[in-house]
Amino acid sequence: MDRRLTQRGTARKRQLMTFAAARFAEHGYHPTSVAEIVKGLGVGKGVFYWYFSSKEELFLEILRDAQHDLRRTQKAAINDLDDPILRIEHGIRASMVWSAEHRDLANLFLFAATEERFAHSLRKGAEVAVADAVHHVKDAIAEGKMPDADPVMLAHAILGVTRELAKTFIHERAEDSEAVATAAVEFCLGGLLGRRDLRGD
Amino acid sequence: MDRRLTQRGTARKRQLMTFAAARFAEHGYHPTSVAEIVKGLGVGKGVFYWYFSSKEELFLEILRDAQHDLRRTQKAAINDLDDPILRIEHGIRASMVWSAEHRDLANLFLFAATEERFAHSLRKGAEVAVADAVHHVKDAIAEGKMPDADPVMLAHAILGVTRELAKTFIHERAEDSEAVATAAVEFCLGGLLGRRDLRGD
Amino acid sequence: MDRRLTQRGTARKRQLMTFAAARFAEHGYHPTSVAEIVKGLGVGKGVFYWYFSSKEELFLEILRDAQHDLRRTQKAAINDLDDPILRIEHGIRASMVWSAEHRDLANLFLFAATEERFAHSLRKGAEVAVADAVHHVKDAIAEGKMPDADPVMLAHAILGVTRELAKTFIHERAEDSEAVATAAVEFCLGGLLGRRDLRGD
Amino acid sequence: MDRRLTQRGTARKRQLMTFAAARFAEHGYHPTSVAEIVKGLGVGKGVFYWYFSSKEELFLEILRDAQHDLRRTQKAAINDLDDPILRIEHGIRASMVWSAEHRDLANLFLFAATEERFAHSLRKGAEVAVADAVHHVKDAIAEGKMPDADPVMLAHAILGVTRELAKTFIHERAEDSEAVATAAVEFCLGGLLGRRDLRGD
DNA sequence: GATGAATGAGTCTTCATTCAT
DNA sequence: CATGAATGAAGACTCATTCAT
Repeated sequence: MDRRLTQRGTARKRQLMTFAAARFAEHGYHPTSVAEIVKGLGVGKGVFYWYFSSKEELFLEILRDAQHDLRRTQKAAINDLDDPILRIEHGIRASMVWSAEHRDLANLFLFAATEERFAHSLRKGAEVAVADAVHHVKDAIAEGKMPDADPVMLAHAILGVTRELAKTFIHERAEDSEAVATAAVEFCLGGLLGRRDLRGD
Repeated sequence: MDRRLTQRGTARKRQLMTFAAARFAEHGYHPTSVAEIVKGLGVGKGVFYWYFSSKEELFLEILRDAQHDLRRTQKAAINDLDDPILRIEHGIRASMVWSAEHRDLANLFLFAATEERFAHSLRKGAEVAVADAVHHVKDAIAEGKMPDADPVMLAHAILGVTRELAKTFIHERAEDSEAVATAAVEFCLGGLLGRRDLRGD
Repeated sequence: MDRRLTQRGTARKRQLMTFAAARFAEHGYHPTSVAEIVKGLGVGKGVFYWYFSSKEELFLEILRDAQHDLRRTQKAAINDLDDPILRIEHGIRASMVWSAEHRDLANLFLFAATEERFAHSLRKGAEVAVADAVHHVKDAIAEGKMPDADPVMLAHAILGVTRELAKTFIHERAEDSEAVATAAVEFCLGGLLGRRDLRGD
Repeated sequence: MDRRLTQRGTARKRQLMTFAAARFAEHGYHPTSVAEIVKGLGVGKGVFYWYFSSKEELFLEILRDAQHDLRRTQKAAINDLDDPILRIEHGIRASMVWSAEHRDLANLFLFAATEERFAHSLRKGAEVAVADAVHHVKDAIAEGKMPDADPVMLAHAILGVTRELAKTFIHERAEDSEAVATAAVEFCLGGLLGRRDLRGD
């Protein structure tokens, strides 16, 4: 299924992926039939199988694409920042903004985690993102800007905060993503830098 | 489908729910057929429809049960603690331990979030748990033990950290749940209490 | 797909096999759809898959059954005959009669030979029948009733004559199977016993 | 679909027929798709439908061609032989050699017999070949070289022996076609000339 | 209470064929 | 002549659900 596509073909394929992603996010992967997808686009069923060898493959491709895109966004946001803590902050903010702009895809990540055949692909992508965060954390620790702790655990904690806040406040309640991002950053930096005893002073 | 069940009936029903939950968690809700469930238990299809009006109902019932159980566990862990921060800490630890002991159910929560008909039920349960955490946070703020911030946001941040660490380190990597819980508590308290500038000294 | 069947179940299964065999013989294996089969029997599609795991499996089962039946018939015909030549003659006659009574099945043998996945099963069955004939031929040669020649080749020659005459004169032209059998026997015995030069006298 | 073809066109068409015949013989007519054929030749689908109006037509054309070729070969082998028995012998040998060189096509004959729409064309071709053999047999009988018997029946018996031995020993077991042909001739002449009682002498 | 045969709408997928480019 | 995207009817198979026994 590695077809060399014409310009029109590429557009068609993207169209299918976008539409399908929206449906999958809305009704779920299984409840969305291939028939529904092609009908929604007003094309014949054959079109689908011209571009994808199966429904599963389509989903996997959407997943891969989304992960690449998210990562690209994060990279661009961090780019040339020297301070590891600043890199973490900008990474969180970038994730949040991306999540706000792609609620469909964020939702698919959720589902992908629930079936092994998709979880595999998901984990591979997540590992890259985590490795990135781990890198920043290690730098910060090395530079004495952060108390010593398991960087992998910290990286996942950041991920957890970011995802949960994005899901609840951005996707479900449509709050301002900047504000949510700021809250996430605040919380995470607190978690990373260690607690300050309020009463102890 | 509100049958008065004999003792044997109740056991049967629980057996069905446990087995189904395991399958749902392992292969996913949709890929698991009713036939597979009853065959796995060595009973006829009639049994299934004697206790549940549909597959969907079964899932919903598992979900409700799991949420009740988790909540009961958390309540018991917090019980008679006076310090709100201590209550939060024990709540996190209790969640982690529960999650370690019920990875199946934790997995189902994930899936339930991806289809609206289940997400509804899920949210209702989550709201209760969040309301609880919000309550503790508010207390802590009121008692001057925590800087002022949006308690709902903080509660969700805690939830995010707990879930992500449980999923990654307990379910996927089978690490010691006590240690993971401690890391989660550390991170969350840091996030709640506010950042301490290491270099600012 | 190894179900223990009730009496009714066994009848159903046989009904499906008989009907399918007729359709396969009439229109061919591929052009006959499962839908056509179940519709012809006035049952739902599920019934088919309750008894057979696939269309291919059904065909294979029909094939196996037919081969067993043919073989049983041949065995019964030969039974307690001492003379190997007589055994061959009766074997040919039995095949011919069976073929006349089961033109459907005879036709399926033809098709089965054209696709590897079926040909395998077919060859296994044919080998048994051939082995039988080879045995008789060897006996005849040993007893000096037949000139020495490759018994396997002779056995196949007999098979070829029998099949071709059955197909052409019994199936296509509906001639009397006794008469055709006699012609086959005459030809084969001639072939086996060696030529008699008419002019050589 | 009666196009006047350029030289290149004729070559293309032959290429399609040869390749398709090989695939049909290997995997069967139905399991072989038009897409597979054109892809195997590295051409577009348009090419196929430029030369053939349908897949069925292609098969029919392959069939007709094969029958003509076989017949031409037989004719050439018999050519100017006076003795009808010799003509039969050479006919058998020619069939065997042709069969060895065209196992693909021989296989297609088998399949063609299993579906009515192809069987028709097949029978027409077979009738010609049989008529030929019948002619020789009648001659032999008339010349007193062969005992009187139904010539049509005898012709088919010869056909059966030839096909079966070719299929089993040449196609499946790749034995020497000359040797197999000799065995076929021996058996058939025996069958034609009548049995010689070994013990009776 | 329990069984398992039966239903049939619905799923994914294939493929012969057409046609704009 | 040739390409390859597009069509859509049709196919094999699944599965939640029902019901006679």
